[in-house]
Amino acid sequence: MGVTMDGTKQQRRGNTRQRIQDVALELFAEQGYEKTSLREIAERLDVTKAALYYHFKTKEEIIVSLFADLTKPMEELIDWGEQQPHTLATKQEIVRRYSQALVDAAPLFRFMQENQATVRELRIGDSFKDRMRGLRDIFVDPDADLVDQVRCASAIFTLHAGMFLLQDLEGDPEKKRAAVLEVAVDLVTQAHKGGAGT
Amino acid sequence: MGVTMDGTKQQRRGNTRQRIQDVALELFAEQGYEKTSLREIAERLDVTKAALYYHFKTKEEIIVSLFADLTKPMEELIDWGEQQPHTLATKQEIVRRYSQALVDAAPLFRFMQENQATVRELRIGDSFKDRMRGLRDIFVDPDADLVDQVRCASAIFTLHAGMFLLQDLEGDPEKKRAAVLEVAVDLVTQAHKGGAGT
Amino acid sequence: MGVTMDGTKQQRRGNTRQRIQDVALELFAEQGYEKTSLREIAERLDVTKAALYYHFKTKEEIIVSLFADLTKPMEELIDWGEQQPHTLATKQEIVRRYSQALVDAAPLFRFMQENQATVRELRIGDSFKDRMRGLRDIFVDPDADLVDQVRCASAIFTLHAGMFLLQDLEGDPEKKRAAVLEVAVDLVTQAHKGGAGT
Amino acid sequence: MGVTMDGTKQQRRGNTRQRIQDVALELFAEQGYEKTSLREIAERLDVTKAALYYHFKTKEEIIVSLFADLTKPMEELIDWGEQQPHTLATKQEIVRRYSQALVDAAPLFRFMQENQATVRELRIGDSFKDRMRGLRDIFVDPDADLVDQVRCASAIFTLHAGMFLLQDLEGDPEKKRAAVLEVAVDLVTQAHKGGAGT
DNA sequence: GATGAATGAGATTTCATTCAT
DNA sequence: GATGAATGAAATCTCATTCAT
Repeated sequence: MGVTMDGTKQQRRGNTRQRIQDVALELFAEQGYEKTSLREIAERLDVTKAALYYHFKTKEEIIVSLFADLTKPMEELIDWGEQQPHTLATKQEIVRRYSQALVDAAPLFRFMQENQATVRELRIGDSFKDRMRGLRDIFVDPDADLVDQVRCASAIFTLHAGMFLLQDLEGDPEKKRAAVLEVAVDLVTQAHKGGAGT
Repeated sequence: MGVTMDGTKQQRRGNTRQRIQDVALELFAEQGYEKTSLREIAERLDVTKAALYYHFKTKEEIIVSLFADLTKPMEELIDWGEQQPHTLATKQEIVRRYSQALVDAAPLFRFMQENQATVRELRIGDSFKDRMRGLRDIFVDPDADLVDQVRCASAIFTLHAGMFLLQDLEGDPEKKRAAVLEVAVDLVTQAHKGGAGT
Repeated sequence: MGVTMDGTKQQRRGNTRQRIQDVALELFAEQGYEKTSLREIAERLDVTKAALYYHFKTKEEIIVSLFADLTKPMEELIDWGEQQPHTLATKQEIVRRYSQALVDAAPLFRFMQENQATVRELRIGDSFKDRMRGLRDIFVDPDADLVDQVRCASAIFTLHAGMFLLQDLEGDPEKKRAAVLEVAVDLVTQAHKGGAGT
Repeated sequence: MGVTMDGTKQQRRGNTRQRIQDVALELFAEQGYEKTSLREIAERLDVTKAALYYHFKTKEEIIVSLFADLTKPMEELIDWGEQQPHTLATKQEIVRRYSQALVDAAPLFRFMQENQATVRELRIGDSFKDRMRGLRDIFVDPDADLVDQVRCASAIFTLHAGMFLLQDLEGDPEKKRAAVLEVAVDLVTQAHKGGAGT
């Protein structure tokens, strides 16, 4: 369609790229990457498939671009964290900020969480692993007790999982987020108290 | 002609059915369900695609059968748990046994963890949700502090995530499993001590 | 369609592969390889595109298989020639036999002649080059006069070109072939007489 | 705005048109016409596809224009030849001059030689055939012996083929060209001596 | 218990072309 | 003289599935 007859869809000019990203992420998160066809994305946007290829060279490039755009704040946070001393205070601060960054990029992370097999095959898999390794190196002290190492790893994981861990649970989302954050901070703090957990 | 009529003794002879399941699970876990084609499975087994259709009516039936077969122990555990009083001791026992059941069915859970988007679309999604809900209802006391609720949920989650959470970490797998178990038991125990967590 | 209603097209069973090759070669020769789509081939055979892919893994495999099948006699001739002494008599004999082999595989060679750019990109390009090099090494004596070397190369070339060189010329095809053969034999013979040609 | 109205001075300024032709011919010769996309041409020139359409109405027009520009000397040669008496001397002279014209337009002819299937479908096919017919009518005497007719045709063909016939052969290109020319002149001369070749 | 042959639907991708700016 | 955005058509290829044997 898209015939200029009524002027209803002319105001989107120059933002097609953005709109593709938005719709794509929505569908990828909902149905998975493989199950989402470019036809579907194009139809929702009322453009042709070829239009998608004008903006992105391949299907993979769409998800890669989403990843790059949405994880920039985290990348910056990790870069920052690497330059700070790895004290408990730093870690707590990172947990807090990371929690917020996760919320901001929630749909992307929901997608990644739920499509790990796919992510692994795509190029973003490696970028993500690098990022996670950076985070782990800040949090996990390799000389610490193994249980405490797990605590720290679990803290990060709880944050990641938190978003959708609580979907079934009733209650105010903001409160749930706060609860998740508290558990994560707790885990990090306990780990720092020195393995007294056992 | 050895056609199964009652379902009790598939393994009897002509173990092709079993071999299909094995290879399928391996590939599904590795590459994802959508990315794994029946052609690939057939080729690995050195049979034709049509042979798969002799044993399973559809592709989905393969994964459904795997799920049914491999989660039976958990189903039984949850059934058992539902009939026990929901005391701390019961929960700790379930955590321990569940941890073992997870290890036994690790590849399936790795698959499910990494292909949630796919799982959701398939029939096993619902069966799994039912199972998880059963588990949650045993663990999570809806009247407890929200933070403690998160602790309990996080305990189960830590178990599930544990398997691959620690893949990067060096160390004896048995010890790592023990560490994961300890963190999970800890979380459940803390939750029971009454929200004073920190 | 192919619906079994009348029984008119059931007698082709087991020869689909051959029929694909036949139609493909016809169309490749007529329109070129790139311009011939699998849709076109399938439609002519009244099967689906997917049926082609049952018999050949890729479009390229169709042409590769044609090449392999149709040039086998030549390959054998060259193998034979390599084991003979490279005398004038041998060369004349090869020219004669090669001429016949070319006639037998005429459509393929017409295709190759007219689609060299394509052939170069495909795997058959190299096989063909190897074959031609074998032939040249039999015919062309590297120590001979350059003009005589060209004569020998031109002999082979005249054979190859002969088929369609004379399409415009009127006259009995058999006679034309004989004339081409004579010119080729002539060139080879002159070359052997020792460059006195001019 | 410098738009060509008469066609005489394309090279004047804003030489994009020329550059398009150059790159296009290079790619057409290398990969074939069908395999060469306008995107590829545009990318090499660092302009957009749309820019090509400013200079040429269609893809075909690019090759048509190349043909027209590069074969003009031959056209003139043939026109000249038609007005001369068809003596041996004339023919030898034409062979010599034609040989030079071929060298000047080598890439185009390499392209045409190697993409005959494509050329046949395009408009240039007919123009070329007309030109070749003109040449043949000068060279081939329809009343002569068939073998001599083939000799004359083969002479022209040897010239055409010569360019790439000798690519594999080592040696000074200039010498190779001379050798090709000698064989061609030879063939024409023999034909005129009256079938004595046999 | 399995194969050989085929299908229908649909996927990703590419291309020549257009047109307003 | 050229670009940015888009399109319609088509291409190659893959997949789950069917069915007669």
